[in-house]
Amino acid sequence: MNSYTEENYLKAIYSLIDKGENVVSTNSLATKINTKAASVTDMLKKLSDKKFINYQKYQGVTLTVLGEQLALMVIRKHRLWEMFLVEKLDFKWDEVHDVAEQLEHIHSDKLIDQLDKFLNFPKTDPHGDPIPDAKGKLKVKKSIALSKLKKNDTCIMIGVADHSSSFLQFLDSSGITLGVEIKIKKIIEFDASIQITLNKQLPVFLSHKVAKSILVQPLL
Amino acid sequence: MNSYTEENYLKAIYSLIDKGENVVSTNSLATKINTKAASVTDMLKKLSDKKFINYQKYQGVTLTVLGEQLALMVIRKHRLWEMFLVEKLDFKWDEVHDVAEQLEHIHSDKLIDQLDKFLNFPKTDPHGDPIPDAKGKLKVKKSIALSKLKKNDTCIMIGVADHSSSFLQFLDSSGITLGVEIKIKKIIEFDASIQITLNKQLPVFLSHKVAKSILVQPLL
DNA sequence: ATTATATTTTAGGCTTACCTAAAAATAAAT
DNA sequence: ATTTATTTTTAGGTAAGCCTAAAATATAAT
Repeated sequence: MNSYTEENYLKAIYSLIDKGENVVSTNSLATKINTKAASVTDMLKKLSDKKFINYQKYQGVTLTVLGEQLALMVIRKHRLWEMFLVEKLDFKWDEVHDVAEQLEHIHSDKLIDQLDKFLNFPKTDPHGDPIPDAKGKLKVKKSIALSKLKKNDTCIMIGVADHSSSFLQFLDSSGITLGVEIKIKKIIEFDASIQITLNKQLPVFLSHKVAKSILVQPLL
Repeated sequence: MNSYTEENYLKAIYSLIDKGENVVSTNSLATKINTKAASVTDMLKKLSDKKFINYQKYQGVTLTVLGEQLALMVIRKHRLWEMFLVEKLDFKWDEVHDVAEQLEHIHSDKLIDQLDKFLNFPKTDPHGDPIPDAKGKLKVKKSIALSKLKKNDTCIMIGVADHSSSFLQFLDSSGITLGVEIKIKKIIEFDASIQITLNKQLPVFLSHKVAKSILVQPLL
């Protein structure tokens, strides 16, 4: 059995690779996990012994097939629990993270498969992130940042690139939720801020910083 | 915050006191928790420092009000999760224990209160054991062992004194579930085994050992 | 190419929760 | 009342996962 801590390292490595690093450095892991580089090195040796990562001194790490599979199972659990919290226990999307961080480490195949079924096999979590299936297969919907669109483009909001509660709360208060149709009405060249409408109605102004963290699927 | 391990010690002490010990000995705790007496002594010092237990060397322990409160919260979580597993995820009553042992240590007040609400504030868990409320108040239904009844007595099955899967599975296969009406048809003096009917119909034979572990509420 | 800077690893320590073996205290038996 | 047996505690050690400080390696800058 793998410890709570090992699972968190695997998940962190997965996430850093997912965010674009082709090899994960000791330091970026240390930052991500909130520990010191020396502690990371200790753990990397252990994970390497267990064949969860490819690791050579000073060269950074990648996940082995086995390690990736484990990471995906933790992510599956995390996202299913988030879905449970929002759908069944009335949590808001900015409140689920900390609890899901704990729940993702509960060990029981039956538990997670039944939970999946109970939730009706959701494809994504409350933030629009895809949920790996029982075999660890993950269907990534392709999306682009809202900030990349041109004037008069329309799109559907399908996810976020920033999961902080403050950002999520801001989106809530602006009426920007998964599934709304967004149309770009105006782009201010000066600061790249934009003016949009939600569902062909409500006009909203967004800074470039915000627009970069809203993921959408263009229409047509 | 209290560790997983501390919570398990408190729960174990509570349970041993509940089962009749007015003071819990180091050895009985060691047996219960599956560790060695020396390890227990270590932990007792820590729990005592934290004011969770009353402890004097060689004199055994009891819970302080604070310690009992914490124990009750863990028990509340355990039993609510068991209820969730059975009611929502189709677990059987003999399958829930191990998973609930993990889930009971998730820290989140909102989580547990919402879960309670989601389950409609259940009074008992799937084995008939009472669930402490949000304040830690516990309503104990008084019950007696089926083995104490006389011929022709009738009663309602409301709990078990043995939580092992093998016993629970046996009850299942015999049709003995929470809420069935049991009538004592015959008591065999020789070995104290009994013959009963379930819901005025199905006749069943039970050994004394089994009858001792079935908790009931006499009718009239 | 060498020096300076940044990153990573090693070395040695700490805490939690466990262990065994030996000592101390309590309880039981004569 | 002593001796014997049992229980409990102390003493000293281990593994996991963290730490700081120093050494080794890699990267960047002249």
